[in-house]
Amino acid sequence: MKILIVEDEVRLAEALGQIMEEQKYQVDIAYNGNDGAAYAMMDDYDVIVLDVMLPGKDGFQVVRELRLNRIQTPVIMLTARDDVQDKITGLDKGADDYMTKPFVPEELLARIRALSRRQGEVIVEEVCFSDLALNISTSDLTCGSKSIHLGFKEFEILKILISNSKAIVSKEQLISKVWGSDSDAEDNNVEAYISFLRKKFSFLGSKVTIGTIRKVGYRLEANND
Amino acid sequence: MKILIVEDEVRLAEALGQIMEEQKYQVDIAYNGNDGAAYAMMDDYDVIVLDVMLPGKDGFQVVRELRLNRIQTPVIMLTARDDVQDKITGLDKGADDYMTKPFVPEELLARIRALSRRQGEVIVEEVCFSDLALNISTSDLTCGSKSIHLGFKEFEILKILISNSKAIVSKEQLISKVWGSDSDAEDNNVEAYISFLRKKFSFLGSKVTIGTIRKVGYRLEANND
DNA sequence: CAGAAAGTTCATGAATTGTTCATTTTTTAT
DNA sequence: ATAAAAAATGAACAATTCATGAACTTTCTG
Repeated sequence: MKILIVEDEVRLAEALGQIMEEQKYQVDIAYNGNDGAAYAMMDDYDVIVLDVMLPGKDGFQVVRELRLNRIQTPVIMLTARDDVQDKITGLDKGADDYMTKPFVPEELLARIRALSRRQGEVIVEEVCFSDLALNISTSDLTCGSKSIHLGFKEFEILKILISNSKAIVSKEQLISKVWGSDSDAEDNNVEAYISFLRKKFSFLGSKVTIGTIRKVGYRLEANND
Repeated sequence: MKILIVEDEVRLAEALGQIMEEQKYQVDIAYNGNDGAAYAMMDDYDVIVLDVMLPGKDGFQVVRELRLNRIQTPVIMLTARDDVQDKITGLDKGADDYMTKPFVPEELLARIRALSRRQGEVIVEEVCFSDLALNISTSDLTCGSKSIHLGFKEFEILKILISNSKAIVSKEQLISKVWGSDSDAEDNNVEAYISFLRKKFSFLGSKVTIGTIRKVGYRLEANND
């Protein structure tokens, strides 16, 4: 997920950039309209966050230029003016969404998600533990350059282990969360999947292991050699 | 999302239950501390809402009991007393959040959401005596830099000895709590485990010993040399 | 419908934990 | 001091708990 921020207020631009990087988005920043347009044409972004009032070309001009060059990247316009006319102008010229400043970053993130979803693109959201990254949308588990797909049960179990990585998760908990609280799955089912996961960890060459605490449960461990 | 409400005021309990069911939460209600603890141990809840003043065990006792039994479900304590000391006590004993009555239901819902989001943060619950620390979740016993794992029976026995460290614990008590009140285990079983524990204490280099009071029972002792 | 992927079950073996018993040690009463 | 009772302990044995490969079933997908 690659995002371009075009915003001349350096503070705001960098703050937004940081917030997005925390969401594992890849971020570029341009500080004026000309650079913004140039970046947008050179690279293929998933979303562009575009201020209206900019030195050089203003936001409207930038959008117009992009659309004229058949660049259909979704654009979210930012403006300080709480002006309906602006909004209409922006949308007419090809912007996809619109936010008035000031705003809470979460709202911007939500709109970015919404826009990129509309594109049919999937946001790559990952859950990590040590050298492992579990892709929430594809269920792929990655370690370094290797990657392997996890089945649904494997995925659910690993997700639970990661999100409780400091605690010990009992087989009962896993059964009730993965198979359903009224399931009659047996402990051996969990054991089988733990075994599958271990095999995949070692295939990936990860330093993560699944520790067994007898009569209690399992826990992820990062082994530093 | 499964929630347990432990509250003796029937009106309040049922009102809360209804509000939560409107949020599509699955709700169980217990009207006293003993039932509350029992429910919490039988089922796997996402959050427990626990009144402090309860018939039977009070809220603090319930939390403590849960934590000693490796149940780490987040707990929100309710109290009528707007007393800072209560709050400190509650949080010390393993509660995760705290509300003073009266409150608006929305706030409780917000806190429930916050707590259930805050997964993975885990109370590393330890029970200590002198230079020994017994990790409740892993059953590991630590003294200084050394650590050793305890089997289930060893763990249970030591836990009881530590939490009754001022009293003398009889073999009968240990048998009924560790083996079950209707068990036919013999005194020698207890003796065997006491022996194992002593061996482990000395392996760890602890200054704690298990004192024998002939015909009465055992007691932990911290020997200062 | 065929083939693949995911999920389940079973059987076996390994590792840990639990139990028992015989023997030794310690304590207490005489 | 000695015998009897109680407790401690080592070692053999039993039971439980896990790990895992393999066979089998179900579910998906084209």
